[in-house]
Amino acid sequence: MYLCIAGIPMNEKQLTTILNARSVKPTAMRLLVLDMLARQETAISLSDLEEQFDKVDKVTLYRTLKTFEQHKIIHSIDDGTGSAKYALCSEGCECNPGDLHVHFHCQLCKRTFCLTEYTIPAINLPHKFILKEMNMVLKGLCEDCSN
Amino acid sequence: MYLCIAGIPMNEKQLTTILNARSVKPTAMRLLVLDMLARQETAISLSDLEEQFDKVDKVTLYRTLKTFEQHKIIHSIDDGTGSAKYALCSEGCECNPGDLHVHFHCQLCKRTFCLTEYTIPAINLPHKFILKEMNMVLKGLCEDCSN
DNA sequence: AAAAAGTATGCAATCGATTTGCAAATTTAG
DNA sequence: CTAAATTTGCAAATCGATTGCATACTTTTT
Repeated sequence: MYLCIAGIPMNEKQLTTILNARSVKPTAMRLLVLDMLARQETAISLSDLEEQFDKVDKVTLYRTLKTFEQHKIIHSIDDGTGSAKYALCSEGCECNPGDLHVHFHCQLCKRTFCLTEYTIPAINLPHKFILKEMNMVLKGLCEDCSN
Repeated sequence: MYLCIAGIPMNEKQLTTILNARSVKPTAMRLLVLDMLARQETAISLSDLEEQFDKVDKVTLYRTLKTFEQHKIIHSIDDGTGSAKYALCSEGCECNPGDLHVHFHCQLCKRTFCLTEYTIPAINLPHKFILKEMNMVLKGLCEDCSN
């Protein structure tokens, strides 16, 4: 319930629609990558993604993710582990500060969750500090690991 | 006012006291590094620190920072730039979630500020999620760069 | 339909931050 | 003072992110 749009496999038509809506040409490679992203329950890294394919070039995956990110198909999450994680944006997301949500990284199973329902609380910055972006990551144990 | 204890040069006695209080042996190298850290107005990276010395071994600095961090003399900040920043902890800091504050990274001058007065707002996590640590970084323009 | 132009992909290689191994130097303990 | 433990310095490995360039694929134009 509190996750990003994730773990929801889509058919080719749906995938193509998403790419078209964001003006990204639906190549075979991109459809494959988008399909894989849609199947994820949690945000994944480039290396995680690579492992889920039999044989793909990591740089191609890297560039595909970059393209997706630039076109707001996915957002990247810096969970502090040293490797960026990626997750699908919700429809119409513009990745503005208001669209941002909290992320949770489980220190045991190493998964990173998008807590979509949890928006980042506003902070009144000191005078003359101008806010453009923000990142809030909580760490600890997830529901599956807290027993 | 809202910064970490920073930009406050200390004498050797004070520096030694800090190290002793945290059970870190006050070697010459460590006193030099701690002294340099106390002079900083903002959090700095390993490379920043290296540049401020005429000639030091980066790995030694790295290990010194690690030791300081383990003993809670400094805290590390992941501001999302790819290089960790470090800043002195306040006296008695235990780096618990309650001690944590917000950090601000200026996208123009690249400095990272400890907003000590700004504690991270509490988030009620979903059931069974256990919070251990958190990180909140705001990005934008600092007071000197917002004109 | 063929040529030209633009875009995407694959592979090699680089880059920067971090981390480890090991020997030499320094400090502490007996 | 000597032995043991700790710290320091230098070389090298690791790892994620990124670039260069040649090849393959698409789209456009003639």
